[in-house]
Amino acid sequence: MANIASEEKIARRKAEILAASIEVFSSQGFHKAGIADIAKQLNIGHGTIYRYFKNKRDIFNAILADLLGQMAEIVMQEPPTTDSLDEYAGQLQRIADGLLAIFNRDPRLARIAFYESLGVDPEATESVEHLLSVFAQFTEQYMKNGIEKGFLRSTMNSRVAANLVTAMLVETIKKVAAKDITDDQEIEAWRQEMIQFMIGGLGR
Amino acid sequence: MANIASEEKIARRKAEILAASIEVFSSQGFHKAGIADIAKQLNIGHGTIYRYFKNKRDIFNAILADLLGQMAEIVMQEPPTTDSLDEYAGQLQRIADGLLAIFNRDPRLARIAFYESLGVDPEATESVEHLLSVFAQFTEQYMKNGIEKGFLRSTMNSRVAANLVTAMLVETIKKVAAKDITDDQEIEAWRQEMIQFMIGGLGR
Amino acid sequence: MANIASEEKIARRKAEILAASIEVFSSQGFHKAGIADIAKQLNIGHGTIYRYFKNKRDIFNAILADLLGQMAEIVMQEPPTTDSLDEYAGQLQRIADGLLAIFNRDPRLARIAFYESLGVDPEATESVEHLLSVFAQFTEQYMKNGIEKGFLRSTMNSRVAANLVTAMLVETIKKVAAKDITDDQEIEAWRQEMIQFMIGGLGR
Amino acid sequence: MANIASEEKIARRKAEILAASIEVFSSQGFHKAGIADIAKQLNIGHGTIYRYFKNKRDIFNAILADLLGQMAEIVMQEPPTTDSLDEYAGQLQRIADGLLAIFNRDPRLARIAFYESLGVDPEATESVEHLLSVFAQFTEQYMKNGIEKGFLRSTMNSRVAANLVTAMLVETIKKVAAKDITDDQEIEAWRQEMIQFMIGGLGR
DNA sequence: TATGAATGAGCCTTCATTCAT
DNA sequence: TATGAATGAAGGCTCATTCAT
Repeated sequence: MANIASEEKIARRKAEILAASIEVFSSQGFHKAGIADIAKQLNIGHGTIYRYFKNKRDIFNAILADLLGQMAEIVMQEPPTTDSLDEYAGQLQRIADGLLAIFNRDPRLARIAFYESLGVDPEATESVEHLLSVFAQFTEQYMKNGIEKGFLRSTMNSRVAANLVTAMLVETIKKVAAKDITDDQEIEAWRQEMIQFMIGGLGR
Repeated sequence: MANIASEEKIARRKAEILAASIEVFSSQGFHKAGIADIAKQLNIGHGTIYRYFKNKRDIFNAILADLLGQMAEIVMQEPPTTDSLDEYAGQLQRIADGLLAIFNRDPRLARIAFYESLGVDPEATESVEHLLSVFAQFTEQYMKNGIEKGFLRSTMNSRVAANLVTAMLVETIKKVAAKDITDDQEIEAWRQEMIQFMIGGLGR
Repeated sequence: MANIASEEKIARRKAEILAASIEVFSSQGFHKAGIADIAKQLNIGHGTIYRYFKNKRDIFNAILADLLGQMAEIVMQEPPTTDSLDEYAGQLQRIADGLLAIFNRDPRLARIAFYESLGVDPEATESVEHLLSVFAQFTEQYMKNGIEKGFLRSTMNSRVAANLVTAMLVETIKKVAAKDITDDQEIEAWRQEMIQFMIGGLGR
Repeated sequence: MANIASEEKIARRKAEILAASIEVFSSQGFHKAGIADIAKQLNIGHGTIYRYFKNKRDIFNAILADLLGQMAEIVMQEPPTTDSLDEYAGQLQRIADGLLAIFNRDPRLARIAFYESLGVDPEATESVEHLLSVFAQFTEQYMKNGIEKGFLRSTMNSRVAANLVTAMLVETIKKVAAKDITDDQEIEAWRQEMIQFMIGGLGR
């Protein structure tokens, strides 16, 4: 019982540190950010942080892993077995909405996942790339399903297309999370155009 | 006269340092790379580097500026005044080919522009983002021209679409520059699918 | 009454902590050893240790004091009033046996007294040196007694000789406590040679 | 040529750092001593020290290695082939004098070799123990030679005796290097008694 | 112009010790 | 009495940058 309470407390502390770290890492960048900055934000001694995380990198990894986990969950929810272009568009919409919601809730995470993670460490970069590649593999299944059922272009190179779709989605996330888009109408414009573009391209 | 010769010499030295820096930054990453590593590669004293560049960041900026300049030139060559979808597709193709050629010649530049630059410094990130935004603005002109002349989808949000096209292009560059694609056939697949996707989307 | 019981309990706890500390200090060395390591070995909170000892050094001092006390007792038992070389040799033998018994029982104590104590602190070094000097002073009394009674060499500088005897004894203890001598026969060889050497030197 | 000058300069700097380190390590102890303390003594930046030594331990090791090398040289000079007790005594005397000279020149080295080295690191301890064991092995050869030639006691366990002689020598060094003996007469007393004791023991 | 020795800001990390519970 | 969460002094080490030669 005491153990459960303690574990909860530890989890809460860890979460606090992660929250402060998200702020510090996203605003200062991983390298410029100091453990002391994180501690100062929480009004705790900097030694305390080392009771919860092995080192600075460990904190960053935890943030990243948590975020990537959330993103993965969104994608995994959608089975790659739609039966029409409309259905597929709806599915794309749901995935986009799910991911956008994460970064809309906390735009600083986009900075961490798509910018900072690239300067920390080959391993961190790899984590992100890996998730995107998994996402692309999922998407490829959607494509293959669509081609088979006849509602997607048969000339498509599904693997390449899947990567392009992923890139568009990431771009949308980055733009939505950027400070220059706080307008809901603007977000809506991105959402819609992305889907339309994916489905029908630029042509008339 | 002596001045010209001297200036040439300086320019050559600068170029040598930049070349070595591309190697070092792309293989070790900006933060892990040391000025000494660059100097060692050139067999010069590391103090010498500071006679040609103000500091480490300055070297990185120079690499980036040069690269971004090359990229800009490719884009600027194409006037946003095509008259048909085919013509536009051809233009897209040429731009893509031009950019791909740069990174095909030296794939390490992709690492620097699209990975390292994001972890160095807000300013470096900004440089890249700025070029891409300029690129997107150009692209937007193409779109507007196409919509006006009736060969592009009129429901399009040209600004958003331009950004998405940019993202796809960058993704293609990253993939082509990645070591996992050395196959020319594979490159061709990316080039073609990107254009097809842009023009006609995924739908049948 | 409760007080007595309590005191006993305290003493027992202290003893437990000392026992664990002997293990930790002798195996890891004073500086590398952490208070937490000692606590872990006892399955108690590391804060608890500070209820019984003022600090890390205090623990070490207690171990040392206890050990040095035991050693002193052995020596004190022998009156410096033997009447012949044989008697004196026997006395030396008893002292050596007494001391060797202590370290044979727990060889880790040799590590603590003759190795670790020297790297901890000037004060700790001083404690050991002090005991050895007391021991030497005792020995000097034996010598003077022997010279007076005519069974020890009259040319002897008794103070210096006493120190040399002490050094030989300590060396024997160190070797016996070292892991490389587990053989009883080997221990016997040291004991005998030390006494023979002391009495008659190396000469024929 | 420039290289030679440079190497010399480097060697001088290294020597300066070692000299300062001997002072700092012997007075404060290895663990309490800080790199900054050494740098302060030399009025140089502490970063400079790292241009000449890999780390703090490396400095200590260099001091120790140098000292142990000097000691080894003294011993190696004496061939284990004396022909009489007197000759052997003379040889012992020379070795003792040689070693004592080292520590008389700089008594702080005794602190480092016989005290500090034991608290730094198992490896450092090992270095010293190793030299002493080599010394003892040499001594054993002297003993065996003496026994064979009949001028040393045939009942002797030469290995054990060699270790005891080593211990006496080290004890003499420690005492001579200790501050309490600055008196030359006192040093002489130790030298003589050690030899007499070794040769003839305590007995009359 | 080239060099590389010197510098010291800066930062991560450890761990003995304290103290509220 | 026992605990272990919190603390922060302390220090080793790196490396971009400077500058005397």
